Amino acid sequence: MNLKTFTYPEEKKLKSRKLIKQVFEDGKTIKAFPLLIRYTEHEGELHKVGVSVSKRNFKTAVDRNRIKRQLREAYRLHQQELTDSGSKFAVMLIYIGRKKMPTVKIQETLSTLLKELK
RNA sequence: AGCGCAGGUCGCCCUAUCGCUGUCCCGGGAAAUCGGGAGAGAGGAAAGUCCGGACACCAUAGCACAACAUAGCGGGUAACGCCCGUCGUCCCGUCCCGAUCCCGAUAGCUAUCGGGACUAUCGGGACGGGGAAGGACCAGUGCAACAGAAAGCAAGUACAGUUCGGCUGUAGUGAAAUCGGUAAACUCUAUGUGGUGAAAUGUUAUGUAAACCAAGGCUUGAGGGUUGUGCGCCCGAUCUUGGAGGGUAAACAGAUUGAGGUUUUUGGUAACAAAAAUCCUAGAUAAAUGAUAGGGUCCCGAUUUCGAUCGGGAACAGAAUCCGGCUUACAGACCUGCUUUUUUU
RNA sequence: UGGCCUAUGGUGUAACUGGCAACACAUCUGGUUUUGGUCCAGAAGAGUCUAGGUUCGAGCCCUAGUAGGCCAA
Repeated sequence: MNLKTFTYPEEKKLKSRKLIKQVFEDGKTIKAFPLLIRYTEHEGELHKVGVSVSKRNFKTAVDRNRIKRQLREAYRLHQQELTDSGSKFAVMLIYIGRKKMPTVKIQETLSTLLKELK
């Protein structure tokens, strides 16, 4: 088993303002509480993934950072479930819950969502 | 030893596996970069953005007005609205004394003396523990509900005194009643503040990009130069309107070595300053500093054979140019000083 | 990162230079009507976002906070 598939370096992050705008304007949506995923195809070499947590639901920066880190970690461990399909995606993971969740649960829901994604 | 008050210090730890962001070293490669290793990686408030600076640009920064801030006195500081010391005032706290209270005695029907109680109220004093504000209503303007004769160019009740004068005192209303009160009312005095804000600013790369086309405007001055107004100063066609229209949300510097930390000595009541030695301690940018497992520590609840077992939880909170403060949030632990209570000597 | 504004009954707004917090809608009760609405009469509901301070007295003035909103890019 190749350990390299568990990395999440700079190149796999969704950072281009243009691409993000595209994802939100004409991307598709799937959701399973407490996550919502917007995604679209793009012409890069790699999948691009970003995370987002609303300030309205979590007031302190500590809570928001914690959830963003949980989301990144979950994607890092389950990203190979996305690599099977041919085309590359730009994906935004959005946390829509109002309460904090244990990491295991977030990983499970993300895993099922990633398998649905086409 | 316990309780309380004040001040200060710290603010979860260890191991393993898998990741993230810089730095350094080794090897491969022409280079982009790839592989391996070492070491570093949030706070006391990083927060609120309430003050003061550094730094950059705008006339190397000007004048007047306006506006804003501060306010005993002395000191500290780069500076401050911050800190230290000190003065008088007020409030709270602690202690003491006297009166009101109770008991007894003596004279006598109200006083004196002695003792008790320490709860409440009132008056006075001491301690210096804690807190608060601290220029000027003899410059001018304004304000004062209800009550009261009257709330400030005046008017004037009752009683008493009287040098017989609308002179003095007392009463009555009220927070305040005749050299009054009020400036966290305007204002005056003294002192200080130029504006903007790292998304400042500079360099590089790509691009035709302060670009291109049309009309207007021309040194007799349009327009601009980051201030609320006026003046002054500087630039001098860089302007205005319309049309068409490419691209980027880039990299580096600013930017992490600084009014820096620690220890010692000296000066000073102290804040703090000086000298010597020693240390290097985040630098991200859709924004790193984490996740999981196990163990420990502490707290809460239940059970209990009082040894422990089980379950739950880990305060407030996340750097964004950098410093000095202030304010606000905060589980728990430790240290120092003082008051008081109990035990022992 | 920097700057600015607002908060008053359930809702929307008033309150002059500091002096008994007012109005409309909504709510409740009664009347009118066969009933409902309309209409008429009456009642209840706040102590002004929170905590301090100045003052005889604070919605208003000062200080600190909380919540919400807006602007610059």
